[in-house]
Amino acid sequence: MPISFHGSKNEKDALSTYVKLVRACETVTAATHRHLVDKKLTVSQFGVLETLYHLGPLCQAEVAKKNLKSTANMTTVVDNLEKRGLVERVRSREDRRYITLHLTDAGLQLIAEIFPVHVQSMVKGFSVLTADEQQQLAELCKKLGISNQINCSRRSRP
Amino acid sequence: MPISFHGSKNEKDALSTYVKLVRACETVTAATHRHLVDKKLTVSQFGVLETLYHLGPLCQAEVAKKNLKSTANMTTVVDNLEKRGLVERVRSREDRRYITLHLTDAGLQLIAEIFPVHVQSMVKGFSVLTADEQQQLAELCKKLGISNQINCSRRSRP
DNA sequence: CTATATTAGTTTGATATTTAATGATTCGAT
DNA sequence: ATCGAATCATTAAATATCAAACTAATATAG
Repeated sequence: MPISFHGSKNEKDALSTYVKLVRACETVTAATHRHLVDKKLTVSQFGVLETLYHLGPLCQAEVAKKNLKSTANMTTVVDNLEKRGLVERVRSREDRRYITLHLTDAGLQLIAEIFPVHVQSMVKGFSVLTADEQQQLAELCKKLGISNQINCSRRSRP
Repeated sequence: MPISFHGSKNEKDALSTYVKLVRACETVTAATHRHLVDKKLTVSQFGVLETLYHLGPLCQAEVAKKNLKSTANMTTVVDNLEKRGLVERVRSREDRRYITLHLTDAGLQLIAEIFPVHVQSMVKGFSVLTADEQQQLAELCKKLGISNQINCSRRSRP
């Protein structure tokens, strides 16, 4: 049983970069979302509210896509937001398969209140990096994100 | 209700960099762990097996810390690994609070089989970046990760 | 030595998350 | 017009995840 991994430089680079990527992502997420605890919101719930706040009423599948989540998951998260009266489900008239999500007054008030705090948390979270470094990081992440995208074709041809 | 966010450059940079960071992390994780499906392993279960594989028997709290998870969560993940006979819980003699986790023969065989595949997936996942770019990314992520670390003091003074 | 604090692990209760299966609805090709 | 494919949402079953409360064991202060 090896005590630590010994591979080629290539391999060690990839593994160690991945670990740092994940840790950065998790620590930044934790730090920037800590303020949500006061409002009893989860990161996912905040994501839905923010999406509706900035893009207006959308159907669940759209919101799921924007937040990189499954529609099944969206059902659960929206259930919990609806229980608290922060969003409303509205069945579409034109296409009755769709359910359009709307912020309620309470939901709008809440997200309008916390979004500025969220922005400031983000600025603070990234403040260890200069503007140039943030730009570099964004560029590198963009490349990585694109090249690892899921193969979106769902050819069901059995 | 705003249609999109208009803030200072500072604010837009932080928000957009964060989105790219999260997407990169999620797409790379999904791509590099896809091979686990064949073995019916979750990412968390793989994380535990890998930790034990490379560091040898450890107590649950140690494994939890290495994987950035809570001990409560570790209980669940280890339960599932134990059910499948991949790890064993061994109560420590010296300090009976501790439970040391050991890979079983089956667990060792499994992780030894899939770890090389995992490494190759990682190399492939990062292959869009040059060695220099990976180094830059690692450096930036390291800074971010460190500066956003949780304040570890848990002063319980009510 | 005893009272208090700390630590490891579990349990509980809640939310999140995915995959697979299902129901309802719409679309599309013939 | 109709039958089959595709799409949206939900449900079901399983795992993950955390905070908080709890148990058991150890350590430490007085």
